[in-house]
Amino acid sequence: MDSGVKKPGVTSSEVARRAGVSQSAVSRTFTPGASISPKTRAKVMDAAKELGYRPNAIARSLITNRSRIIAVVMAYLENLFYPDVLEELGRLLAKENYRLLLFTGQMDRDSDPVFDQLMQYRVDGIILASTTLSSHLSEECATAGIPVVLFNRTTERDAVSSVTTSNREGGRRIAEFLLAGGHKRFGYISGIESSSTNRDRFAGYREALAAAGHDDIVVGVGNYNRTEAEVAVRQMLGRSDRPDAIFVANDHMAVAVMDVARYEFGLNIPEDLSIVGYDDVGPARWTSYGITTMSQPLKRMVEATVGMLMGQIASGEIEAEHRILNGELVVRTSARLPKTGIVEADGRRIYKPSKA
Amino acid sequence: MDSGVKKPGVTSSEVARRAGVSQSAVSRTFTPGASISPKTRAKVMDAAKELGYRPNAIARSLITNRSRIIAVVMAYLENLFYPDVLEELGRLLAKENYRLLLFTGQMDRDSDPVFDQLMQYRVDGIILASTTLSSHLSEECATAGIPVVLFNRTTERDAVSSVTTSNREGGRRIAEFLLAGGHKRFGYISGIESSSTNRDRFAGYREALAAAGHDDIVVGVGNYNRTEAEVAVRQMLGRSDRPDAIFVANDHMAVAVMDVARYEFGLNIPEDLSIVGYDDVGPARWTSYGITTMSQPLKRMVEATVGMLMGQIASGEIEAEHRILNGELVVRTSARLPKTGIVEADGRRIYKPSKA
DNA sequence: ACCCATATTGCATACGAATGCAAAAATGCT
DNA sequence: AGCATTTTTGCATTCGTATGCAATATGGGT
Repeated sequence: MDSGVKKPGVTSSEVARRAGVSQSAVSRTFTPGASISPKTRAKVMDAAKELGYRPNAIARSLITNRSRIIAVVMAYLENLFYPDVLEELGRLLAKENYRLLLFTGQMDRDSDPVFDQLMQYRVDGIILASTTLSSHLSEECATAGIPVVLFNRTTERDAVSSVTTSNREGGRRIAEFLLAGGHKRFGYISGIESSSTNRDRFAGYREALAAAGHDDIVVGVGNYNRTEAEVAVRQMLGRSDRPDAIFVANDHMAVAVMDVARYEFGLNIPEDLSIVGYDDVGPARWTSYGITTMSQPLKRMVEATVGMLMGQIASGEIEAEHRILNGELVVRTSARLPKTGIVEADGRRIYKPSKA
Repeated sequence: MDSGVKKPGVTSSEVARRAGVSQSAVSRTFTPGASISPKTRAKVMDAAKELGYRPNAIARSLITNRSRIIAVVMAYLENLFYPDVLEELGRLLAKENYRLLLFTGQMDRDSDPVFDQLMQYRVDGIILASTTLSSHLSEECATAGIPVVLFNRTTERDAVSSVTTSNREGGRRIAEFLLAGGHKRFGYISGIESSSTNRDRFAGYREALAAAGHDDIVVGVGNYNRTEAEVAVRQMLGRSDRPDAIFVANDHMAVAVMDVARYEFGLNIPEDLSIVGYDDVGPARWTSYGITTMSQPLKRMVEATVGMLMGQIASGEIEAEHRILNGELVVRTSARLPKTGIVEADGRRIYKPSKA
């Protein structure tokens, strides 16, 4: 109604006075599992409702040394995969009665400010989904005793937990799929080259191609960025010996790649050029693109991430764990089909070659 | 290095002891503008660095009654517009030295849990970008004395601040554009019907069309949701008197609409059907879609939102303010062009009819 | 060197809730 | 009813920092 009022801030003592009990009783009423009789609890509840009391989470945190806040660090949200992750994280964390403090933006080498924030707010845990500052920041947090889980990436020194999918397998699977599709010349549009996901996906791709005698992959650097991917693929398709199959390190870039191929080079997909992506993100399913792509089981990944974090928080033990989930190669229309190996599974078509 | 360590938690007293000063001195060292000599400040800083001290924001909040946390409530992130907003919000809030606590997910009528959280954490302000629970929640917060700014929506009772674009103007402009393009029959795919943005956009559209003698707009309900938009447009295009121009309440749905029109009905865009969207979100710029759309000046909107919030927090006065910014009709390839009125502006084509 | 104005410093307390401990009340058992 | 046991309750203290106030140190002017 009227404005200008400063925060009233009803305190537990006020409620206590009103209910004719001690402040302790009020505290216990709002502390699950505390020793309190139903009778006083009811009295307190009434008083609390009348005054509009809510326990002050800040004060509670101070004494319990638990903020019930989880920091989520995400470099950029341009790639729809991350907003999806974020939403799912929000849902699961809320279910566990945790809040989500979000940090976005590039903070590169200079991760200190972020780290400062994290420390200052005494967050109970950190979910790191930023390629750029993973290694540095994660170590700092780990030594500070804050549980950290890397999402969709790992570091060399595996002292810090992570949740990923089998990227190497994925890269390999894609190579096999393209080989089975009869492609002759192979390209790769990379993500950020130093990122673990990029390295692993490419490694698998290259291995499997090499095993089939293809050592000359045409590589362009996209840095997980639309514009750079466009530049890279433009150059790649301008070559005289242009590839007839390109694995793009994620769907976000694959979309851009398809647009360039079609509208700048007039290529038909998949007749002239096959594209395979990674993530199975929203736009990959849109009819205009229909990207054949390695799916990442987002829900299970998030579930694992939150689960691991909760475990570490509860136990106080920070034991590094690496959970690797499996994706599937979802077959759509952006790549030529192999003669065999495509199976139907709950409404989707999956490439699953029968290992002979 | 070694795990299992509980949070060490260096306190200001420890730093004080080490530096040979009082705890107050430490506090003042970390409080900008406090009275402290350069000499002691230096001593404190040294000690702090050695011990790895960071002020405990929780404890600070308790006494200052300022959490330096802003809550952002966003219903869903599926529409890329919102992740973009979120990223920009993160940037600006960080610049103001505020943290961003994110709440996502549908919470409909039952907004109480969210409200509880907000109150419990004593957030300094709230940015509401969720259509569904705007009106209810915003009132509660306003009466609780917490500054609230509605982002991209308003409520009837205008006691709470908001930042929007001139949606009605936008709808009108779109109608004028389509009329000038020589279209004969008009359709509309709505967002959530009760939302202020939807109402205003449609109102403007309808007004301008009515003024030109078109009273029979074909309407389908999309609820800002891809799937529902698909169903709606499928039905709309199946009619014998199908429209040759459709205004879709946002780009997120417009993309789905275009896919249905092209791939299910075999229509050519814009020859057979013109589509106009709203927001000018990422995919609208992708070549496959090239959506002609009313842009929303995202950066300026976010800037205004943060600015207003900061103002209210600083002054303690919660005076409702309604900032309405202007967008532009960005012309691309999804709609037939009028003969006149299209101008070039920093790399984009804009529809700007010269008022005769 | 002395005095006064100003800049620093430390002391003590406050913020709001949680919790160990001991006192008080409620319960069970014979 | 009487005693032992368990459950509830209140008291007092604690978390880590900020801040009003009084005490002290610093500096400038003569």
